[in-house]
Amino acid sequence: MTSQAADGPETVAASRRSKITPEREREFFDAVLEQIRECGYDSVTMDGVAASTRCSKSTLYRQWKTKPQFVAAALRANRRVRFVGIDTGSLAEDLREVARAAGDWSHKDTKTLQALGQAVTSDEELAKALREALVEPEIAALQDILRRGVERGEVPEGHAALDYVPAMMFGVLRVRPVLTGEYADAGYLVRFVEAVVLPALGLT
Amino acid sequence: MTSQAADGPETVAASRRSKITPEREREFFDAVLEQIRECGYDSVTMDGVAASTRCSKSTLYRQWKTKPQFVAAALRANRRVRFVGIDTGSLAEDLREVARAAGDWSHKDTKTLQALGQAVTSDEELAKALREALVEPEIAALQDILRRGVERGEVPEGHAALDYVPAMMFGVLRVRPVLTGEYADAGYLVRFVEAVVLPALGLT
DNA sequence: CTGTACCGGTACTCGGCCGTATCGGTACAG
DNA sequence: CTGTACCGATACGGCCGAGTACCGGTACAG
Repeated sequence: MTSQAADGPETVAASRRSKITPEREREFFDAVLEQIRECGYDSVTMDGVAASTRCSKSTLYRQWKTKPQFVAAALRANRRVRFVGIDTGSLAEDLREVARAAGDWSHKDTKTLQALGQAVTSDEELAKALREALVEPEIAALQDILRRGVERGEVPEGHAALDYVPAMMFGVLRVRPVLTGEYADAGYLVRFVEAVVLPALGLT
Repeated sequence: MTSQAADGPETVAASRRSKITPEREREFFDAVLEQIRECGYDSVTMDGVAASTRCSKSTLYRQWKTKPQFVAAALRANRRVRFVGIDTGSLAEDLREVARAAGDWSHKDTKTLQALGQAVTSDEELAKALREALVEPEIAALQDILRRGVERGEVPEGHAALDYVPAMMFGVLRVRPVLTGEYADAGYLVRFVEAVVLPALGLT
């Protein structure tokens, strides 16, 4: 048990039924999401994804029955907790940190939401996957941050502006490209927090 | 040049080449925009529009060369000034009035933006028409209202929150359906103005 | 009354994409 | 070495929508 524990580069994959490794699956998911951000849901074709990943359309259809199910699976695999570890002990600083973090990946998520916002009206599973991947985790994390601020007494419980903070943040994030053509970066969002969110919460 | 200007009810149509009256044209535009809001840009077909207006596809293609040009024409015809006549003399009341007005037609415009937000990436003319019809007039009207408030001295010129008011308002408007599934109504928007916008502007 | 020009309807071509079927290659089991 | 099962490639069927062509009806001009 000392010399035979070979955790080298060639990991043993003998137990897998499908020959698609998780890494390979990840390539499929990344490719389809990237193409969706690029051209929109309707313009993305299974042929295109297969070609760009140098796999066969058969391979995709062996794993996922339809295109929306494939995209939904990609969204679920992409789901992860946002704003994780943001807990500075100060609500104002937490919100600035959220703004900085959001500025980093806002391009991708905003594009994805924009591109899929239309498709979800015709596929409930896709809509659920989209909400669970890109909406609910972020809202929940933001509300956790606000809740901790209230518990520390920085903002009075039931403050009128509390309910609107998530909508404000994500609203500004999503609508910026429509208004100016540019995506919201960290600097813009931090200034927004300072100029609007903090004053509205009474944090000067 | 004095008596021959016949502006009676039966307007002389001798000079019109097409037999499509402006009212009829309006029916086409209303139909296509309604179907776009309903099913999305890609799902709308020229056959569908022709059928729902009981005209022929040939008639549509005689007037407009392609589908995106047809939709762009519909958007341009739908362009009108928003928030017109809102000038109560008080910035706070003006903003509440904007919120009330926006609550009325926000459903339609939000749906239109959502449905076309994807299509505009592949057609520049469509993108321009969309901006000029649904974005720029509203932003300009809102900025006029803010400017008048500044000129009256209600808000100091260069106040940090001023730049973010349009993005906030339209952001909340557009993002509400994504977060909760409901469209923002007048009550929600007025409460948002009171809880966030006015405090951020220092209007208590 | 006659001609013209547009409208509505329909049939058609063309291209694209979803999803399926088939076939050769190949990695691994025994 | 042989069999099995999956992968990649390709071809195919079916469907649908953009845009075109044609044809009969009809309103209006002269």
